[in-house]
Amino acid sequence: MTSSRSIGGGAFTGAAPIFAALGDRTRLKIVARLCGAGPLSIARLTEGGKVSRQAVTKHLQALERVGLARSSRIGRERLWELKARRLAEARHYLKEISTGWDAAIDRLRAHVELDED
Amino acid sequence: MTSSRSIGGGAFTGAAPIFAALGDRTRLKIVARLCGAGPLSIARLTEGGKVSRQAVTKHLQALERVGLARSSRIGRERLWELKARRLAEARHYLKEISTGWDAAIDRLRAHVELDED
DNA sequence: CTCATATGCAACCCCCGAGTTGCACTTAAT
DNA sequence: ATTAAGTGCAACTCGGGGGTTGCATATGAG
Repeated sequence: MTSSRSIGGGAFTGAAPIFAALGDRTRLKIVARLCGAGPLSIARLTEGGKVSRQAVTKHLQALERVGLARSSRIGRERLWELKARRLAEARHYLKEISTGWDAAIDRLRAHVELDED
Repeated sequence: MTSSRSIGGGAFTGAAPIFAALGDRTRLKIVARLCGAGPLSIARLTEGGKVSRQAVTKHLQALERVGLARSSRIGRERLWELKARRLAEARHYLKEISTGWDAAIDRLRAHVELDED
């Protein structure tokens, strides 16, 4: 219920943290992997990547801070998964913002007319 | 033509710089203002905000680096505007990623079933 | 010409993000 | 009981991001 048609205002800037969380290659890869597979342990997420396990852990915690991921210890390993709730929320933000951009894009295209861009 | 169904892979991480560029409140506000109005001078963009003119300039240059904005000097002022091309590209990224999330969200929801989240 | 505007440049500051390494600890496995 | 796997913690390095201030410069206004 928070916000709806707030693009032109400035209140939607709350999405900044989410963008920031996605503004890193390593993190984006992790999100992608968690998107494709079920809950994964830190060790699994570290495999393949080129950063240390600690780095991966930090990224996961970063995602947790913005509410995009959660974890739970099972035996000796900690399993991480994305949070549907927040993910849907983020998806909503993206959609809303890109919708706002549509108008801007049209306006810009009209403004430059024949010009390249 | 670059990428299309690349969510599950890892090549789409090229979107990271764009997310990073949007991962800052101040910059997000600037983008919003440029979205709503036509080309604006640095002075205009500085009005209202709480950061110095130099800060605004730096943010604009940051947006320029990722190709989201461009500028041109007119008389004694420099007018900034968003680049429709890149903006549309970013919009595409957002759409694609959020589409990829849809599947993940469904899977997550199914996985936790009755659970909260 | 003179003054106020709108910027550009450069030097600095402070803090945090990304990544690493070393060591301790807990929990399978054998 | 031993060993190996999977983490957690803490200390540290490096570099760049976000902001600021001061000064120089170009240009519209009177």
